[in-house]
Amino acid sequence: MIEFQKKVYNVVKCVPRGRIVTYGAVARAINKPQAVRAVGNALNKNLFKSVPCHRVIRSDGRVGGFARGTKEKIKLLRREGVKISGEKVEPPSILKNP
DNA sequence: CTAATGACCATTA
DNA sequence: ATAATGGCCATTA
Repeated sequence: MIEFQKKVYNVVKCVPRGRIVTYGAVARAINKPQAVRAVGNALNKNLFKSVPCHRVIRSDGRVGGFARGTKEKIKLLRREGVKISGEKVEPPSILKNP
């Protein structure tokens, strides 16, 4: 396990149910605001059930990618009460500063 | 070692 | 509103 992944997972692990954060927010939280893509790469390889990587979305409001498919990601979010229209999530759900 | 890749982002047209 | 562009960084080939 790489140090970078550890930091990313530790942050995402703390995102509660029904709450969502952006990739950029995670990047800032680990004090590497530029490493946005790298965060996505790290989450792509995540296996742990303890880290809810489906609650991480893009800054433009779209849900973004998911290892098991975007459709599945949307399902999981809906299951938590997050409203999604098409590929976008409703603004009130988005929190850029967790 | 270098080069390519990607669950991104902000800017520009 | 959409599309293209350049940049960023960790990982992988």
